[in-house]
Amino acid sequence: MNQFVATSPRQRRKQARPAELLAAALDHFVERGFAATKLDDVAAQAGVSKGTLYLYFGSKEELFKAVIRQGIFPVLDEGEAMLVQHEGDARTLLQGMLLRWWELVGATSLGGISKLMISEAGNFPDVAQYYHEHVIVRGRNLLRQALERGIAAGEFRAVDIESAIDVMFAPVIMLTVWRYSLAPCGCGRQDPETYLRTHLDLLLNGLENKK
Amino acid sequence: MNQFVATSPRQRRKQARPAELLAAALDHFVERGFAATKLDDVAAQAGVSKGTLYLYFGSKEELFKAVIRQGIFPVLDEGEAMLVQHEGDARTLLQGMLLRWWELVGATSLGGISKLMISEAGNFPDVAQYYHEHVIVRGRNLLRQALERGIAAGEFRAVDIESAIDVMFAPVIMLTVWRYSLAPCGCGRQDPETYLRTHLDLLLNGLENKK
DNA sequence: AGTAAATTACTGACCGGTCAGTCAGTAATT
DNA sequence: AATTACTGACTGACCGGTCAGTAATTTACT
Repeated sequence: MNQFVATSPRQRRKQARPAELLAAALDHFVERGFAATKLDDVAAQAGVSKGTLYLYFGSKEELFKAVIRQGIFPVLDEGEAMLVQHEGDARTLLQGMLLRWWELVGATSLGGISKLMISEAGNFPDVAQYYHEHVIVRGRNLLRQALERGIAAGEFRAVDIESAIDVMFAPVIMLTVWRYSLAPCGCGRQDPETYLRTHLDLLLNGLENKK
Repeated sequence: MNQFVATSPRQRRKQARPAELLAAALDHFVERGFAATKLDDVAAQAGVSKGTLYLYFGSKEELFKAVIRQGIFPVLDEGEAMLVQHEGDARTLLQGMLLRWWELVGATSLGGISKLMISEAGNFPDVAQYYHEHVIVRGRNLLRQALERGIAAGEFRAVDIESAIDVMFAPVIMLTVWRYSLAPCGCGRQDPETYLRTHLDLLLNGLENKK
């Protein structure tokens, strides 16, 4: 009946393959970039041969797009749910959103996708376009609403909203990107918690509407 | 007499080659990344054949390192000179340093080097190490001194200095990185001036030691 | 001055390794 | 016997790197 219940080991594997391949692909893409990633390696890490990979994804580029898509969508869904159900001051909302993003994306291997897009956007204009429309625009909407709520309530100063969105998200993105670029080469820095605390401290003080 | 005075077209070309090749290489590396850049294309853009490129640079990786080195050093020299000769409040100094960096690096093709390092650090640990030691450490020193000056004078609050350095530089880096990743794909944003103004406004308000 | 030899700057055809993508074949399951 | 899931050897394109050769220029010599 249920197409998702496996009736044999073979079927069970088949169901698991795409997710396993995507996970392996994310690892390699994030670590080495698109061009330097070998599909033989990705397949091997997922426990299959390269031929099998091509049963599930039509090309390297298709695989790349699938990684981007499936990685980031669930996070935005949760973010939007969070915004709706929040009650209380905008200050707490903003802080909660940034911290939650760090938990869900920045601190996990999903954070690698940010670095991946920055690195490869030039080589994949259509993926970049897609990412912009479905990820960045949606993400910025979340922050915009939090900001507007604070300004409307007189809690925040009337800063330029569009640029403020980018300005306040930049440090979080940079922290994430750092983990996947220079940090692994022994160029480490102090812990993310201190960094985030300082960022929020500066940001909320900077936004505060002084009496 | 002067070894740099060309006495024939042929010699004149030879003197100009390395710089021309480096400029072409910067363009391609920044646009496409290291792996996707073809030396045939770089050579062609510089008006020579690939063989000639190999007369001046031993390998693709050597070329890459040379691009990084020669691009970024002069900027730091100027930054340090600026710090020494500044008089007045830390607020103005900090603002001046960030704006000057934007003028010299962010807004020029040198900005591409930031994106390049983020993208390729994982594939070139030794270049990343080199960049960290000679560029990032030096750059952070500039900002640290400006911050410390402000805190010592009671102008700024006593934030955590090391993380504040990164936090306040992140938006400028992100603005630069943006230009070389998603922006060219029609995913543009409002003008850099507004962005920088908002950043400085939020930052200096956030740092301000309130009475 | 004229010219032959030596040097310099550069070319582009070529080689060899790598890797995305293919497909005939195998083994498990129905 | 038929179908499904998978394999891995193979191909062909691509590109970093090489090098024998060419053309421009300088030097050396008469």
